[in-house]
Amino acid sequence: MVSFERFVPGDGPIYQQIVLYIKREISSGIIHPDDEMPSRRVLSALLGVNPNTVQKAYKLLEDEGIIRSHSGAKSLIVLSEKMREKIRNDLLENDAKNAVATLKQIGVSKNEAFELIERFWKEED
Amino acid sequence: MVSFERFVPGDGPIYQQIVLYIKREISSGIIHPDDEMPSRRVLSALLGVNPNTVQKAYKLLEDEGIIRSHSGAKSLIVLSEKMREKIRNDLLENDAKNAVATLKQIGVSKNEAFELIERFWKEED
DNA sequence: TAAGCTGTATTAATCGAATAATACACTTAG
DNA sequence: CTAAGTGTATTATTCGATTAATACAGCTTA
Repeated sequence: MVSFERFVPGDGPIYQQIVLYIKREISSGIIHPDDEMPSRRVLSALLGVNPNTVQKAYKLLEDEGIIRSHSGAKSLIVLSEKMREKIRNDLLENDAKNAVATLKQIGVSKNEAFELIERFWKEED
Repeated sequence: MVSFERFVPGDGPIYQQIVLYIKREISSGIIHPDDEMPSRRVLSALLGVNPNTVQKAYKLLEDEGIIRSHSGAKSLIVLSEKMREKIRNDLLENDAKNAVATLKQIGVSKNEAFELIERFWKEED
């Protein structure tokens, strides 16, 4: 069962955050093919949002071929290794590029950036 | 005159993006005390948004003591070195912590994070 | 001085995100 | 089998962000 323990509400529409969360968990290998998604109703209760908002996220995931839904049954993760690699590369491209651009605009040098990473990389690898 | 050349539209409300942009340019020392802000109307035309949206951003900046407005005259940046340092530290805390958390969730190791920074830090220091 | 720009304010309308309340057909487990 | 849970769909409403259209008084400069 796909867990939302690591989900932290951030900026932007909730349905997009859900999609991003799933992609990141897939990228890190925590979510695997054939894993069960929580039902729309259960997840909406867990996150404290409306079922329609969750449905919107699941619809997007299905359109991208990341989950498969059968009316009446739970939705499942369907994922080839190729798709997983593509998702990971896309996320790295977006997020890393974004982080670098932001740090540079703040006026951080490359060395200072390395120090910041060190400083905030507290926990395990 | 404060320039918006480096402004790139991103996520979230536009008025918040404007506030963040100004703070980052202040942090990097590109914007100085007594610099003139573009007028609400000029900036709204430049960004292609409504004057009210810009006004909302300027109001927030004024509430934070970052700019000062006099009816009829251009708004000016007012900033002590202490405020600048605080703004910089706040931005670093938020953005660097954020970037690290995101990279970790994607399943990036610390070493891989360093490689990514190297790779995307193309331009000058 | 006079025109043009400036900050400020007000009111109405639009638009997307999110909520709310149902309904129905399908599946799965007891 | 049957009840409970599930995916899906529909309609109405709320809310914040944004647009739109003005208006007015203060500064600034030619």
